[in-house]
Amino acid sequence: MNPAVRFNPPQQSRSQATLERILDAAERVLAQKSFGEATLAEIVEEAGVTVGAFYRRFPDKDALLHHLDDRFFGELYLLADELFDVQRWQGSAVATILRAVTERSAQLYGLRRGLLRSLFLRARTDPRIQQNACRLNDHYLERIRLLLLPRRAEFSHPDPERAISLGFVVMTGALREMILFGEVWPSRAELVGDDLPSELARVYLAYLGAAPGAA
Amino acid sequence: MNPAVRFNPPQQSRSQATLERILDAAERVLAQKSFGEATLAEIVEEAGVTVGAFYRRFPDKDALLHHLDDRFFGELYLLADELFDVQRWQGSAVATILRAVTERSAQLYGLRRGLLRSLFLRARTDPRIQQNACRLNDHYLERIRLLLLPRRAEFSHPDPERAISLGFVVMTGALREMILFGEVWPSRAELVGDDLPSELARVYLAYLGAAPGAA
DNA sequence: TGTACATCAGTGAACGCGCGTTCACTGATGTAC
DNA sequence: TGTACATCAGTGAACGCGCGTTCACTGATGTAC
Repeated sequence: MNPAVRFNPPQQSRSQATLERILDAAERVLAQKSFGEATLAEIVEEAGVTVGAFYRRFPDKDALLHHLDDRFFGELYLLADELFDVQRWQGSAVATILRAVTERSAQLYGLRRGLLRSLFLRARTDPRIQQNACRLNDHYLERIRLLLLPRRAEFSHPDPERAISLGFVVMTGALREMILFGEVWPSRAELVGDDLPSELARVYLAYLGAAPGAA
Repeated sequence: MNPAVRFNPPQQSRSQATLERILDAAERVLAQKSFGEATLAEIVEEAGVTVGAFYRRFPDKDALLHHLDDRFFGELYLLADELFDVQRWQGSAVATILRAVTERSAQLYGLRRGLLRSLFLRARTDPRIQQNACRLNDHYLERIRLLLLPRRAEFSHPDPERAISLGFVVMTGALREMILFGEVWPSRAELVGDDLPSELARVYLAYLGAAPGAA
């Protein structure tokens, strides 16, 4: 079955517009609370429509999150292609690459915090979201391996391939910990600081055992 | 108000026993699902008692998790004192210390996976659990700073204090990512491997810019 | 270019299910004499 | 060491609230002639 069942808006000006209003409203609500906490009534009110309008587009509540999931993950695949493009980084130092990766990731996590939180929390329960996430992570791991493995000579870690993968997981975990779920860390502001990306790049680089690059 | 309101079991042999059966049953159920997903009926059946017995001990469902929270966090404070004891590590290399820290943490995360997951997920919503977690993290950060800061001369990171703190957060994030919520990572087994703790110690050490120590 | 008709979009009150919580009751354990 | 009484432990059917979902209806948009 497809993302959101039923998706041919003929009287576009109306139905397409309300659909987008619902999606935007949902993302706005998810900035404040998780998908489980958010009620349909709430989302629908934020969108300025009624429940009936919602059920004309989606078979049930879950389908809404799945729709946001598909849409967002689509963007993330594109980001991967852009970020790990072998051509783009021809001749660049590993430090430069990783700096760009952490920078962009941190930015993304900050901008889409609510949605990411909700998707992450639901991934434990919802097999479909989990599978999507798993595939996406696989894609990222493959791409970053493809990009960094040819430079393995620069790394002093005994198992460069594993270090590349594990380092990526560590970086991702740190971003989640600090940006998505940072409420549990005291004096978070100082911890994160304004140079979190460069520190995370430093972690990654140091773990690989590569030259730190310019400050 | 206190952890679980009402807590004087006079006919101990009975009430104390059922209390423990409820707590154990809860932890067992939480190994499979989150606290929100788990129903009271389920927990109570697993414990072999009825709802009424539950409400004789606890004012509401949340109080159960708070009770588990307090009990568990008590253990974690003790662990911190043991793990970061300045006396214990007198004359030890930083590599040795961090190795012990990651080893013990990974072990703990594995053993209490269900409870940790549930507490972590609830911390976003429940102010009390969040505050407990925040204080605990603060305690850990203080203790590890106390232990490592005197050895700052061994670190090449320009800001050793921040590196100690951030490194700890990164390590914790990695553990959550891989042990608590690892379902989203493909071929998790290979990623984690049987030497995750030593790899995490390597990450931490490398970030601090300290000598890697013996393999 | 109106008019009749079919189809889609959206409304909102009502339904119903799941699950936390209550409460009148029975049974067990301890205490007084 | 029984007996009477008070208190605590535990039962489980019934309640009720929140929230996702339905459905009979109105209104809007497009199509045929």
